[in-house]
Amino acid sequence: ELLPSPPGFLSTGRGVLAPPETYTLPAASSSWEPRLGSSFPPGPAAGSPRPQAVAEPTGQGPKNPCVSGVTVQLEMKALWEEFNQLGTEMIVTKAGRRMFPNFQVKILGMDTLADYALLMDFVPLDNKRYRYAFHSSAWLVAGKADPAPPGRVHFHPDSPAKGAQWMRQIVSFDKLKLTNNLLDDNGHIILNSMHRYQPRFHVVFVDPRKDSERYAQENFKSFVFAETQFTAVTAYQNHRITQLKIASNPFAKGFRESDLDAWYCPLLPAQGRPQASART
Amino acid sequence: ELLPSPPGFLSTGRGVLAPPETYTLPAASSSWEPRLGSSFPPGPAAGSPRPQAVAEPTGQGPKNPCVSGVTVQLEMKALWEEFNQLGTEMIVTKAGRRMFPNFQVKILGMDTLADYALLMDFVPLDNKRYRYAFHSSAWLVAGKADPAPPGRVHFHPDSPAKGAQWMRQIVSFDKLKLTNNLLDDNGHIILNSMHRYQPRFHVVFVDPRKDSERYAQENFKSFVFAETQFTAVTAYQNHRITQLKIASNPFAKGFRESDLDAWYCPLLPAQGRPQASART
DNA sequence: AGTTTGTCACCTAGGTGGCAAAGT
DNA sequence: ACTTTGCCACCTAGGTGACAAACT
Repeated sequence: ELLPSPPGFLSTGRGVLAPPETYTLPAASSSWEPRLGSSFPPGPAAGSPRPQAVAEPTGQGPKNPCVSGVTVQLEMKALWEEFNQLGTEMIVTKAGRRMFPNFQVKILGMDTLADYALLMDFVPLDNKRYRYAFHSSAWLVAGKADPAPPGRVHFHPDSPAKGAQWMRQIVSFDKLKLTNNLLDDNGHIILNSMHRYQPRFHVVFVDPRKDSERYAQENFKSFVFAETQFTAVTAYQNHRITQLKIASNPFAKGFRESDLDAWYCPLLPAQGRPQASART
Repeated sequence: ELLPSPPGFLSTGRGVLAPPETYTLPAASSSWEPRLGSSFPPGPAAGSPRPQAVAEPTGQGPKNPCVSGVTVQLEMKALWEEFNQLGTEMIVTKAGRRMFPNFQVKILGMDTLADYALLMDFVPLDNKRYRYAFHSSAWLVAGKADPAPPGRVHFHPDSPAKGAQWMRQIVSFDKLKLTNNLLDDNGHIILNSMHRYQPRFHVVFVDPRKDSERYAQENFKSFVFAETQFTAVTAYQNHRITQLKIASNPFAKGFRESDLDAWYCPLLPAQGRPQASART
């Protein structure tokens, strides 16, 4: 039960950490386990079920009081949803690429004085490989998934820290980078291009007890935001995604044509979205 | 004995921390306690005693084994000495200014598995206020020191961390900023302009014992590098200092005139330094 | 007269998508 | 045919000293 699943090494802004004996994780990524009723390719927006306002913890056994009351709120939720309706794509590069939108959360209900580690991992949303049909502007299934790259986990660089510290302000995973390099030694998250993924967020109570391994399962709580799922790509496929990135990411401002779209407008009428395509 | 001296609050890259009960410091800055036989204004370079290669811990009582063996090595020592021979000046601004050279150290002899906090503070080198005589290119005593600003301490943002983590690579205090704003609420170090200061570096073992306050004095070790002392200024006084900053600080590259001084040359013949001036 | 402040041009450092070229 | 790579111009973000103006 003691994190056999996230093998390889651990990714953090502070450098690579040895697998921490005190941290424990839910089983991760190696096997295919769809977490949510993900409707993909993204259907007509109006028809899709709306994601919940606050993440649902993936329910499990009894939890330590230090984590049982923890609640997590996704920041930039409207932006995430805008992307998700179009079918979010995230660039992966050899050197590692940040996510946009950034994964940011507001945390509530921690024990102020207890130590926590915060981390993320990515699970495949299905067992398929995709390709994008430009003529129909739709994603198509292109076969079974490629072999899964080494599973990794990204610790927030400030881990471990007191609950008070984590709750003081929004927690941002802006040091997290995605790569398609199977041999990456920068501790980045390795993903298969043209595959679908679901980011997961884990709150781990750092148990001071000597036999803390025993309580591994009780000491963490995981959160999944369906609206953050995405397709990993080496180049954007859906032109609408490109345009929304340019419109909303400050670093892409150089590609904006005018001041008219100088800032992301969350309630822009999103007409003419690609229709659901046939899965072969 | 439990850090009464560094009052106010604590400065760290992670934000402002409540005074940590578990950390303990040597008495700091409020009272005037010259630490070293500092020869200032800087006399003829050849005549000055050379600073030691490795910092001398400020000797004290018995130490916890976790800190007793810790050794610290100053990085960019040659550059620090070059500045020190001219009489180092550090800019202070309302918004806060980084130090250049940066205070960076290599650490040896920590317990790999123990937790440590790393921090810095600044003690007045004397009880005087200075002014710079441009005609003679010399510093002169201009009276007694102004009232000491609130003493502060800068925790390295990665604190606390395991010994292994600290020793893995050079530790850099590049988030530390100096200000002259007595009302600063960014947690920066507050200094009096036209006064002389000695940076100090402290290694604090985070004692897991419940009654760790009892062992406060045993759990830290302090290091002082005489070559890092400086005068706080709001604008550079000695034109040679300005030129050396421009020549050696990458961020000031815009002020270099040619490629000839494109990089700092540590063994440049330092002729024509300002002579020792009369203290009134 | 001496010291401080604010603004500026000019850097470093690094995050964007575009695009042509190279892989496969 | 489809996907990946490398390089680029163009941004954000922020660290420099110069300098004129303001302060005291």
